[in-house]
Amino acid sequence: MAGSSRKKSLTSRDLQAIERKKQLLESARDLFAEKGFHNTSSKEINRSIGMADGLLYYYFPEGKQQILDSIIQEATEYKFQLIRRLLQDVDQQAPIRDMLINLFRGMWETITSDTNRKTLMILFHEQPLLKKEQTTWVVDTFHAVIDQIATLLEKRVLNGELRPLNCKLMARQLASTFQSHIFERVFIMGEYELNEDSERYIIVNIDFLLECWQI
Amino acid sequence: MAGSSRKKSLTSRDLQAIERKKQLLESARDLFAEKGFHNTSSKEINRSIGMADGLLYYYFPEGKQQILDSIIQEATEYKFQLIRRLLQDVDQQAPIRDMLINLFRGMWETITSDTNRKTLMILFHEQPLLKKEQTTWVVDTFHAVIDQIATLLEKRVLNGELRPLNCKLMARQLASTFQSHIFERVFIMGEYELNEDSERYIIVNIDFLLECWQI
DNA sequence: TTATTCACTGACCAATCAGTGAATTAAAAT
DNA sequence: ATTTTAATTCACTGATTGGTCAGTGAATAA
Repeated sequence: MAGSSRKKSLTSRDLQAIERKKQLLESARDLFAEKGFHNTSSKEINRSIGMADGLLYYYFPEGKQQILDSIIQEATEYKFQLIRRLLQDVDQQAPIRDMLINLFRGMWETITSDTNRKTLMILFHEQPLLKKEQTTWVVDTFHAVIDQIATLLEKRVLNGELRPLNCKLMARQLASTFQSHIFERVFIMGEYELNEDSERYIIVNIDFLLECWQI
Repeated sequence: MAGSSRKKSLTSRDLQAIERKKQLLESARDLFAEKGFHNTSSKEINRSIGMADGLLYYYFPEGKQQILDSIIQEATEYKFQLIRRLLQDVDQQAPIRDMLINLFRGMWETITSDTNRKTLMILFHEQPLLKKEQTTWVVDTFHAVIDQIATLLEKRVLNGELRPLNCKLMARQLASTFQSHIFERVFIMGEYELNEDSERYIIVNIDFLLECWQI
């Protein structure tokens, strides 16, 4: 499609086309997340970016389903980058309590960020329309995060800050606590802001876990 | 509705009508859970129980949405009964490890039982179509279970079997561990059987938590 | 026996939707 | 300047949907 390979190319039209495709995907994600896949007509997606009825089928010949697949596809491609960014923000020198609180603040913000939250919403709600590979990467990513947390905790065990318990299981406890809460808040109750309740929940539970693990 | 009040009544026609309505609800639940609400036409529901096109509107004049609401309604009515049954099966005399393992086996079986699992599937997937009251009871029920577990644990603290930690938070850890796992397994991966993996997961995590809490 | 009720039928309707394709416009290549 | 190519439009189609309704015949009541 785009860049005709030869020379540098990328004419103004190429750029416009890339932009259009991006617009379509973004607008479709908004609409799917808000109203659901089946409640969003293909014409509605076109009109939401001020384009005529048929345009969607020019960029996505297989129609709405292809757009849905593309939205998921895009998310899977960024999953590792997502973990990396999340964990490079962790200050490993900080006291363990602060480190964990900040880690989970970062996770909350990552998950509830506009794009990610909407994609996850779509993924949950339209699961019956998706293939297994399109959903399981979420679980895989979550487990990758757990592994990363485990390595962070290992250092604290060697430090003497934590009892010599199984770090993988500690990490899983932390992550489950968080996952369970965000699942309730965001995906059942529909509250996206990191409000005082959630802030308190995270702190209370981290303190409790540390009470169990320290000495 | 049925029973025309006077005398005992309940003719064979009444019984048939009750049975039909039940069939419709059950079949709709199967179809909604499998293919999603919008992907199931009202005619398909009728045909799935071998009835003609118009029947659904005889029993549910407001159509598909009314069926969806009825399915959720039915589930909310049974929620307390569900907790009660779950917790009366707990053997409070057993060693704490066995008690917890059996408690979670029971929870798994309750949640993954055909009817409950399908209802929860529908509830997750069709959340955008539901009112807030129709979804939040799940969270409330879950928190009620946590409270019940907390009282079980309190006895074990008084026993001296567990360290004098915050029982509510202990219960929440247990429940989150379980919730997180069942959410991944059942609602993302689509595995309903309590297989060896899950059995091991539960045991490993209970042992780990007890290791943190005992002495 | 007769009248009435009621679960059930299936053809039908209006509306909507995904998807098409010929026509148009504008940019790019020649 | 002319041709070629890509992007965009919009009127249209065929299929499907949710929903209606006049009618049927067996079960029930009189």
